[in-house]
Amino acid sequence: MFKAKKVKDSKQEPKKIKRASKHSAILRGFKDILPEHMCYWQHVYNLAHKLFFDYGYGQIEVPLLEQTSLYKRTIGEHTDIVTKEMFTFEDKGGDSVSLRPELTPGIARAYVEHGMLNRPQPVKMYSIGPLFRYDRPQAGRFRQFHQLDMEIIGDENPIADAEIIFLSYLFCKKLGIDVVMHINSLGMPESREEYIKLLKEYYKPKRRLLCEDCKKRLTKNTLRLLDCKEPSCRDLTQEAPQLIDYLDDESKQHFVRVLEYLDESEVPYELNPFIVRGLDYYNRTAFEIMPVFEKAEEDKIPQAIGGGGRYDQLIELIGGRPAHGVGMAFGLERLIDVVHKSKKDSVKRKRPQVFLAQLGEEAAKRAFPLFERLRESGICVRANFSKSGLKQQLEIADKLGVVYSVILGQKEFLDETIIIRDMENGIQEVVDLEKIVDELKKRLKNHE
RNA sequence: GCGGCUAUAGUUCAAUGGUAGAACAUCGGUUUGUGGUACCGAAUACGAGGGUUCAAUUCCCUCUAGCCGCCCCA
Repeated sequence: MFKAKKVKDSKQEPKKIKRASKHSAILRGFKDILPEHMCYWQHVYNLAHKLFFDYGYGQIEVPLLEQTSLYKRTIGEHTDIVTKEMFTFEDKGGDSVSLRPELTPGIARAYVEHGMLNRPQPVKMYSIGPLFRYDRPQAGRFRQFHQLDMEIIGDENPIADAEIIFLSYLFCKKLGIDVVMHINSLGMPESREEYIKLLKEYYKPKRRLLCEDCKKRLTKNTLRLLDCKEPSCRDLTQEAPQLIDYLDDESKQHFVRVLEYLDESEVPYELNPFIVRGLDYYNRTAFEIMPVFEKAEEDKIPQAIGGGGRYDQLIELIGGRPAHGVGMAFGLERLIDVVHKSKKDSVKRKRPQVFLAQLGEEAAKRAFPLFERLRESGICVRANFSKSGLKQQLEIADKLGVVYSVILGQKEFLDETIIIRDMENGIQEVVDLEKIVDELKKRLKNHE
C-alpha cells in the first residue's frame, strides 16, 4: 500500500519493507491468539471435551459458510444480526452465502439434513468454533469470535432446559469463575405478541417521557424498552406490565418446573424479566450467564459471558418435521477474559523439565538423537541446537524455567558422560551418558 | 450506525516548532565451556494524507486504527 513515489529512492529499500509490513495489518475487529495465550484456550477445550463426553454430548462441526437464507429464516429477517452484522457475499455461482454469525442454525440444519430425528431423542450435541459478525469492535466484542455451543434437540421436557443451564453453570464452576444465571421465560410467540401489544399501550401515553432511543424502540423493538438504563425510562418501567404475568398457562408451568429442577441442582439463578434475547427463534426459557466480580473490581455492569434458551419452532422453520430444542453458547473470548481476571486463575502453562545444551560440533551431533531419547522416555525437554555458546543456552534454559539442564560438551562427548546441572542451586554432577534417562527421572521424581 | 478518549521502537513510557530518549525484551560481545545477579555494543519508532510554517513527530483538518460508551450481542 506504500506510495509509488517512495519507491524511487532505492537506498531506502530496508525501510520500505518495514513499512509495507506495517500496512498489511490484521483486519479490524480480528485477533491473533498468540502461543503464550493458547494455554487458556486449551484449558477450556479440554474441559469442554471431557464434560460433554461425560454427559453424552456428541461433538459436531458445521460449515463456516452457509446459505444466507438459513440465517435469515432462523435468526430473523429483521434482527440486527441479519440486517447489518453478517459477512454476506455472492459466491462464484451467484448464490448469496454468509459466514456464520451463530452456531445453532447450522446445527439445526444438520439435524434436519441428516435425519437425526430417526435417532433416539433427544440428540445432544456440542460445537466449538469461530463466528463472524460485522459489528463495531469494543470490549469483549470482535468481528471474529469463538463460541462453545451446546444443544439438546428433540426434547420438550423442562428438564432439558435445566440440564443446559446446569451444564453451563458446571462449566463455569470447573473454570473457577463465579456466575449467576439470569433467567426468564418468553412464553410462546402468541402470548408474547399479546404482551407486546399491552406494553405498547402502556408506554404510548407516556411517550414524551421516554428517551430518544426508547421512542424508536417503542415501535421497532418494544421488549428492549424494559432494558433501558436512562433513569426516566427506568422509573416508567417499574410500573410496566411484566411478561411473566402474561404467559400462557403451559409456558408458566414449564417455567416453574425448570426452576424447580434448578433449585434441586443448586444452580444460583435470578429471575430477570429483562432477558429477552435478540434472536427471533427463542421461546419460553431464555437465560444469560453473568459473571460475579468482587465488588471492588467493577463499577460497570458486567457483560454476559453466555446465553441461550428454548427454540421449539426452529427445526420446523428450516423445513424439518417439528422438533423441540434448547441450547446455549458461551462467548469464549469473554469467558477466557473472566478466567484471566479471576483470582482463582488456575490455568498453568506447562513448563519443560530439562534443557539439553551442547557444545561443539561433535557434541551437537550426538545431542540431536539424545533429545529424541529423552522425549521418547517421557521427559519434557527443550534445546536450541543452533546456539553454540553455553552461556546463551543456559540463559534460555533459565527463561524456560526448567528444573535441570544437561550439558554435553566436547569433553563429555569423548568420555561418554554428561553433566546434569540443577538450575536452582547450580550444583552439577557428571554421569554416564548411558544412564542419563534414569538419572534424570530419578531426580525429577524427587523434585515433585 | 452514533458519541468520547488515544495514536512515538516488539512492549511500557519520555522529550521536542529545527526529524527523537529510557526501561524491559531481542541479537551480539566482555580472550575462547556455565543462567537467574555485572559491563559493552547493535538493530528497531514519530499510524496515513493534507494544511499552517523557512521548518512539524510537535499546531490545525481529514482518514485509519485502538480503547471506552450507546445500539446490539457472546
